[in-house]
Amino acid sequence: MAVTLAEVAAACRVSISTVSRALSDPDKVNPQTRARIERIAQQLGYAPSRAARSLVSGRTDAIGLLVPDIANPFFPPIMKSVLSRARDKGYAVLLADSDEHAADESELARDLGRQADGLVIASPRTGETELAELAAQFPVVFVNREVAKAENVVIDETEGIREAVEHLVALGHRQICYLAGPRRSWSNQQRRTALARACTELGIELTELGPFEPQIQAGLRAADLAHSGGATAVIAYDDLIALGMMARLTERGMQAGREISVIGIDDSPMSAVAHPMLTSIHVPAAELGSAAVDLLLARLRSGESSAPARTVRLETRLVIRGSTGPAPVDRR
Amino acid sequence: MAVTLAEVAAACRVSISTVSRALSDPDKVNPQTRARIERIAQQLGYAPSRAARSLVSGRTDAIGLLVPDIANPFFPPIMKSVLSRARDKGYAVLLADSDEHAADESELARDLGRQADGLVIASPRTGETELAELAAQFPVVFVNREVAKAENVVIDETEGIREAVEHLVALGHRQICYLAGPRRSWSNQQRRTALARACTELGIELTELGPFEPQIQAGLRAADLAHSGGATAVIAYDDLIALGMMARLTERGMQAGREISVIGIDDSPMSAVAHPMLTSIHVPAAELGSAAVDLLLARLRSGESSAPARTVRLETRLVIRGSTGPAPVDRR
DNA sequence: CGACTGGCTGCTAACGTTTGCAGCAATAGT
DNA sequence: ACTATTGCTGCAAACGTTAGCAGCCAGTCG
Repeated sequence: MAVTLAEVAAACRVSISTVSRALSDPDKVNPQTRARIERIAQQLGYAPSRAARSLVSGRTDAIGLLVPDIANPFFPPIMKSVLSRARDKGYAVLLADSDEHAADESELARDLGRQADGLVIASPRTGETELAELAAQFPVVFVNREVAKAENVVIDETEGIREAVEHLVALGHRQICYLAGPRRSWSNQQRRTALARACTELGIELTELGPFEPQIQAGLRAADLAHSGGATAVIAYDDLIALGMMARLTERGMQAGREISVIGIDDSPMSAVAHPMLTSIHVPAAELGSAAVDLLLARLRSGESSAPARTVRLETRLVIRGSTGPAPVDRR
Repeated sequence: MAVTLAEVAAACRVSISTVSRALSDPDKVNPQTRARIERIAQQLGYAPSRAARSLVSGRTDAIGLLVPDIANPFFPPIMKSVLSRARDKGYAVLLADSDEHAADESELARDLGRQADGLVIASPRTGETELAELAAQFPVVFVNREVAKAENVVIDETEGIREAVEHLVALGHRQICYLAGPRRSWSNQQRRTALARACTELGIELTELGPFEPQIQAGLRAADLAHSGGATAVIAYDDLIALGMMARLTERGMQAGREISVIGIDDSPMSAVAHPMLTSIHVPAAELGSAAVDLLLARLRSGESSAPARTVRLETRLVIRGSTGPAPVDRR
């Protein structure tokens, strides 16, 4: 079906090797014949067989991308930048979605790893040792997660969270409620401790509700809990929970930024649909993705080993919109 | 690095072919030796080389998935079902995102097609002839788009749209405004004509605004246009436009379901974040994806040709929530 | 004028599988 | 007791590519 090197060679009346060289190592072949070969290959519609090439080179020119939930709006921007960066570098992308099911992730990753040169893994929930095993087996870059002795691209929330707390303090809030994410989630732990630190430093009280799944539904539940608990300001584990919370508040006749101030984390594009628009801690999603790909490809080029396991740390900042406002006097 | 058939064979003191058969065609080998081989292969951690297998079989056990925009919440549910169905059937998924850039789609698809056994393509904008060429070159199933002589999985909006119009009529609306999607979008055309038909049949007036990009931003713009145009009820090309419109209405102190009734199409999960929740025409996203995979794999099994190019048509229905309400008396 | 160099090309092995064919026991059939 | 048959195993070719090695011709230098 597909046209092979042999057919091109026959049409050009040269050997297979010459055609191969003409197309993949042009300097080694006479300019004239090279031109002829290129022309004929072109008009015969020759395309090298990936499989054959893989077999001899040992590479697949593909990377695997594993995310916990495509439907979580946090991920698509990351995926998009992974896709475009990979494509720029000549790599295809194999996708897998673990459906927030940590138990399957290891197996999914292993399957992916078998068909790709390396992996980009966003896995908030899986255990550190399990991930370390993966990293020992394949070239892996972890996104939004720091695994010891592996390459990571992580978000440093401290600055954004500090700004958020300062912002709330400036608005007169004296107590902040954290709507926690999944207990085993790495970034939940990060955010939690960053928040705790910021709060003690600024001398205000921190409470916590949850854990909540990173889904809108959970946010609805969180809203009622937070309200009945008398909170005046909440910082949610992520935008989904924050958005769900706002939706529920509105439904109950309240408004974020008045009765309760709400801050999300991720600054996903969805924050614009809410009213008022969601104050959120912006994370540079596109950079997350492209940095991960760059790190991975560098690793691949550097011959698999030696490289001293870097961690890239990306800054966050607070984006103030309408969902935060002065602390209400009556409820303080 | 990786362990090969040859190494397993050596360890078992049998020939390579026997190992190969023991693992992929178990009936043809003595149960005892088979057991031994399986055990040893297992403990050596043998995994067949995809590349070598591909080379001889001509298959890659992967399918390509091309979508116009991962960040559009319409697609993730479809992608999820494609992923899980493909995985169930033993196929990996290669992903590409055209960024709503129709011009690149053909090339992206061709690249994908070269590395996969078949393609699932969601391409609203690209020209019919271009897609037909693709379908002639690779096994392709189109999602949410009907291409002649090719396999398609499409949404039949007529029922859902008819229900939507009836719903609005029942609420006293006498005029409906359609917030059009991209002019060249296939589903926009479908929705437009289905709407026109429903409106004439039910004897109410139809106007149109747009075109709008399927993005929240466009919805904000649409809101102001629709409001100043005096519309009492709009049906948007998709949920994103509808949600953007609602956000803008709220911002301007109005509420969907009172001053203006808003209906979206897609019923994406995001409809729950809006207040009031968005009345929308539900499309069975999961079925779209799995049907596409099933169709594609059937096609692959059936030996590439002969099969009489089916089109699977999925029904839609209206899901009524809070964004639709009685027509306001003062503005009718 | 002979040897050497260097540019170009072809032969061949190798990558790891699958698979048709042949060999070879042991069993069954006559 | 001899052939047919069956059940299992091994050999070798093939898939399409890359790359090391050797060969060849022309040109250059001594």
